[in-house]
Amino acid sequence: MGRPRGFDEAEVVRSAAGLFAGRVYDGVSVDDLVTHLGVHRNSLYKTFGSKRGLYLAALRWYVEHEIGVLAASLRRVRDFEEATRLVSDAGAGLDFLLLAAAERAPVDDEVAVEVNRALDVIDEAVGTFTAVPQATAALLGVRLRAKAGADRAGASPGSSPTR
Amino acid sequence: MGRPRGFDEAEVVRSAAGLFAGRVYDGVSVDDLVTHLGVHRNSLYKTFGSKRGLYLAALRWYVEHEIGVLAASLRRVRDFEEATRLVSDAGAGLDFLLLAAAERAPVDDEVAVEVNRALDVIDEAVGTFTAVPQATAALLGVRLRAKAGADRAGASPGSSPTR
DNA sequence: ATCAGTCAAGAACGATCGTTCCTCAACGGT
DNA sequence: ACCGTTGAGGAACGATCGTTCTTGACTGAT
Repeated sequence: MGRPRGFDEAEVVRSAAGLFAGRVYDGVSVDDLVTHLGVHRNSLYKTFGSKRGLYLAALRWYVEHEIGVLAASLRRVRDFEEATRLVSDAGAGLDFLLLAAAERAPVDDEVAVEVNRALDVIDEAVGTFTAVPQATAALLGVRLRAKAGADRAGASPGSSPTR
Repeated sequence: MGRPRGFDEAEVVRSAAGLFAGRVYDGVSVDDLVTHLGVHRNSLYKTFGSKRGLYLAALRWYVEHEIGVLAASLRRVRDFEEATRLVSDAGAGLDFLLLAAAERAPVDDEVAVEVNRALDVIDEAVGTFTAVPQATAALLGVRLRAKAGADRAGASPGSSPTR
């Protein structure tokens, strides 16, 4: 009954994770989501309730499906140098989501819960040299984000925004 | 000539750095600045030109005055464990500014410049075990921000914001 | 004492945000 | 073939954002 939806919900969540990983939460507008995800405004609110709902869905999907993979790799790592290289090589785009989520955690309890879940998984994975993996993940954020201003190709040509 | 200003510009910049370290750039409204800094809207725009002008002033002050101190301490550090403890003990509030700035760097060239300046200073300071200090700094951001949701005492009682 | 120049206080503006509403087209079950 | 339900499309709303403007009080140099 009714017209079938023209998008795959799981794929939308995954794409949303990519978008939210690239900018801060407030930096992604609903118009951005509608444009880049191919889902219409109405369907977005019907399916996820709100922008925050979609964000939480994306974050939870990320923590559930990606952090585990990262943790498994980290389990086989021996020193800091190697851990750094590992996280660096892993999907450079998506792993920013943890950093971006951490930035939002202070003002959103449910986000804080997910971030802590991710940190717990990573902690459990690396055991002995505790602080390293979060550090590497976060380090990559700072490093790569810092030089992203130059790279960002066709996205936004000019910078130094007025806003 | 004219009424003397009722605030100390340097102190305002320093306080602003503290505010911008606590939340993302977009998370700090001009009303917040006016309220917490004791500077009136008009004076703020007269002195700093814009919200972004004040932010850049605060970020530059931070990079110029605080990163050097941090780098000097890191110069005397021997291993990762010690570096982590060091950055952890250092002014827990202000050091978030680098992480927050990194988050903004992709969309603001001048911010990216300052972040890279800071990273260069830190790189130069630690020399041999390169990646460590940025990692520790960033690590603290993720860790502490994640649990900040619980701590944040009188600020915002409820969370899970509608916005 | 006067006056130019700044600060203080707050109203007001346009833009943009997240969200809702309305209308029409597209499909599945009977 | 028809009807009920859902998605697509887009206009519209209230709130909030950064910024500007208006008005009046205060101060230091002439």
